[in-house]
Amino acid sequence: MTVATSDEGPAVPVTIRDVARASGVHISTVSRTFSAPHLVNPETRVRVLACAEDLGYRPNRAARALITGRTHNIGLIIADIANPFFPPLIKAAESQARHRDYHVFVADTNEDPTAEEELVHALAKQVDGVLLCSPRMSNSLIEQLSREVPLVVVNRQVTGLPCVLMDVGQGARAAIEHLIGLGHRGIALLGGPRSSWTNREMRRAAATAARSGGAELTVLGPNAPTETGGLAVADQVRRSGVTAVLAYNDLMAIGLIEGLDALGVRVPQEVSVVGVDDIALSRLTRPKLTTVATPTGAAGRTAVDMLLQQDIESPRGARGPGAGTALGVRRTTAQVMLQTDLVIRDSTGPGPHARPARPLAAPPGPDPHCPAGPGVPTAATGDAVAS
Amino acid sequence: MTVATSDEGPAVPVTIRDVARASGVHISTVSRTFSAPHLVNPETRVRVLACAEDLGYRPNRAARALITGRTHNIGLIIADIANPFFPPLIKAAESQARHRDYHVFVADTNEDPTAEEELVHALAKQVDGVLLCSPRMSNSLIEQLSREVPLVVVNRQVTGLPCVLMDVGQGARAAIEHLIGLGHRGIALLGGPRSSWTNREMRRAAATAARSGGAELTVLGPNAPTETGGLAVADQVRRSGVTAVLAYNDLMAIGLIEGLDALGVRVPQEVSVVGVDDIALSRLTRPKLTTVATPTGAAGRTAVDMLLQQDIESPRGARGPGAGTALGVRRTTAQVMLQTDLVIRDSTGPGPHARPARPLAAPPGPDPHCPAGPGVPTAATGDAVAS
DNA sequence: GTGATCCCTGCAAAGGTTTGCAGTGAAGTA
DNA sequence: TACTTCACTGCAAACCTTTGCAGGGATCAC
Repeated sequence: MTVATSDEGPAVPVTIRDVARASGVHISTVSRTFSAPHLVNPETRVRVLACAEDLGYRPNRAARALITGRTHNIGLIIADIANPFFPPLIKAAESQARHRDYHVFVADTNEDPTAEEELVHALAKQVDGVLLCSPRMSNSLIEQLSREVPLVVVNRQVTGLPCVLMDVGQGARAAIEHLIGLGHRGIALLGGPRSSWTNREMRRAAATAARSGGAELTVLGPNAPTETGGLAVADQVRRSGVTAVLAYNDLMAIGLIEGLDALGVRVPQEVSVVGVDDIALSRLTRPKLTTVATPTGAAGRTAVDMLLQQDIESPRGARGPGAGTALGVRRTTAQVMLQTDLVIRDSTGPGPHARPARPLAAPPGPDPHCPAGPGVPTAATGDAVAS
Repeated sequence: MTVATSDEGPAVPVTIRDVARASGVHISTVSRTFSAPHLVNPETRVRVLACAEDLGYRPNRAARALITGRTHNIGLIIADIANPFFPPLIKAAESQARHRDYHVFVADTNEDPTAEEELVHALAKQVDGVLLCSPRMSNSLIEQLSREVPLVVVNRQVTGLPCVLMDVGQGARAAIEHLIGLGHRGIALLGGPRSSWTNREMRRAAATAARSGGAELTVLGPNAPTETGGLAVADQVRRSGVTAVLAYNDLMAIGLIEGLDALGVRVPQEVSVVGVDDIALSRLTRPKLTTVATPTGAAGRTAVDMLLQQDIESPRGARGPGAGTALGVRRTTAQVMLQTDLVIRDSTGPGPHARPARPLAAPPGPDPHCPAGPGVPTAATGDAVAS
């Protein structure tokens, strides 16, 4: 009673039943051959495997998901896949997931909070958990959605939820201190999206660092976190009279440099620019970008680990007796903060208050502190941090 | 007999049955309310919808997929998500798919043919079709895999399968003619991955164009299609003595420029460089890159359309009576070729055989403005092609 | 009043897999 | 020999939804 098909067309779906018939065992034995091999006689096992191989059998994940309640998929919601900040994170997450026999479902929201919410809903039933990267929606909405599907949040702090954070506060501080050490006193911060946690953190840290370093911080923004966003504020930056700029991210910094160039303002001779992220591109533009390196790969891996760990504790869809007790208790709510690193390249240079080069600190000018050497507090590694 | 859970934990999965009970109808009516609303009384419908909304019901796609044989997902297999060429394609595909109520499952193969095959297998049962972008595996393997799941191939020609191609042959020709028009006679082609269709097409077209233009073409490669790949051949390019280079893609071109710079070779004064793709980055490097713009967004949209069209013809998993007749016949095998466009920017300049400046002839020097550019065979649009 | 038509709804099977339980036969123990 | 243990396998329910079929009223025409 097999359906007549030529070799040309799409293969007739071969099910566990076909394998069972071919190898002369019950379907449950075939099932066990795949999901609990130790329970089946080695002899039977090889025969079943041979038949399965022969027929080209592959388990139907939808059916499996239906009964186990676990899809072995995870969702990855990204603010903007075209932002080079994300691909390394995605790659790392995918690779980590693959090691655990999970697949990753990537979706892009175009920085749109509504699309984010919609995507979480849509994904909820076909994944075991969702990684929310740089979300733009409100904390309360995130909390609410987390009741629908296990969530791990990246680049956002949400109390009660597992989060992977990058210490951009520390990074911004290091950047500001670096600029102050170079003699800059008027510094601008190019803000990113209003609803970005990173944006708020940077702003706070930069303000503190500027104040304690005796510099004045001008906040410009919010801006789109893209080259265009940076390009658009170039004129504003020039008119503001600042001599140094810390941008929300590398793309914006690069766009700004481009825009300043068009206005005849040279970087770093007239204005110093620092970015954040250390995307590959930042090594390729002229001048090469000084930037705060963020450990994107590590973030992706960590996020997957946290999600899977949480998942294992409480299998979804569990309803049988006893499920109620395990349900809703063991939520991992760990928050991981990853280090950032200031990488000094060519887009920052001495400011108007730079002291002339001198071997040992003899504090001249209006800047009587800074004991030993330039006030660069952070290790300026030559490359991005690894893990 | 409801499981006791606090409001805190993950929500108890609410099924069609719960909605049925709450609204006092049979589950089939609830089902129809969602999948065939016109079949149910408006009054009933609103009541059911209200209950569903109230309980937070969302259809279980796994169960639906099990019976309909359609997951409403499509897979998107990408050679390297970190290559800026792909994100616009992904975005376009996602958006197009979303309009048709499909989700996109993105996976990255790291340019590894084995990973590609594995991913197709893994995806086969949980998507309705797969988009294979710039595959690195063999044609015969692709054909074989296409029997397992509907496939649309992008950037590769496979007879018998629907393909979306970009006319890189035309692009390479235009680039070579542009270089010859500038007075270059020794031109290098930086090859990409050996198994790349694009690579072969470019090579063939470039060779023909060079021959008929009286230039000599040196092929260097294969190389990795990345900045690193370009960086690594810089020395080879210098020693080869050519004055112009056509690179496999923009990343490689940018890496090459970087490498030449490090060797003290100036672009475009000493060597002209042309890339392919017109990634956003190519507008931001110095010098701005002359490149062959490829319509990536259009490719993504077209590919999704072709896949869905093919899908609609033959629902997968169909087994009932009559399925055999419809199965395996109506495979769309259309092949779409999309236009490319040469975009002239600052990385190409006059070669050693350039004619001296003349009022109405070829403009020499880095002077970019010329109304009706002679010597420039292709329309030099200022921006990427739209659609 | 009878029959036909139509709209709406319920019934039940089906889809592919997992898994608790029970059954089988062989080996080991007393 | 009788009993226990053990390894393996079969049985059947369950997961959640869709869908062909049939039933139940109501409406309408004759």
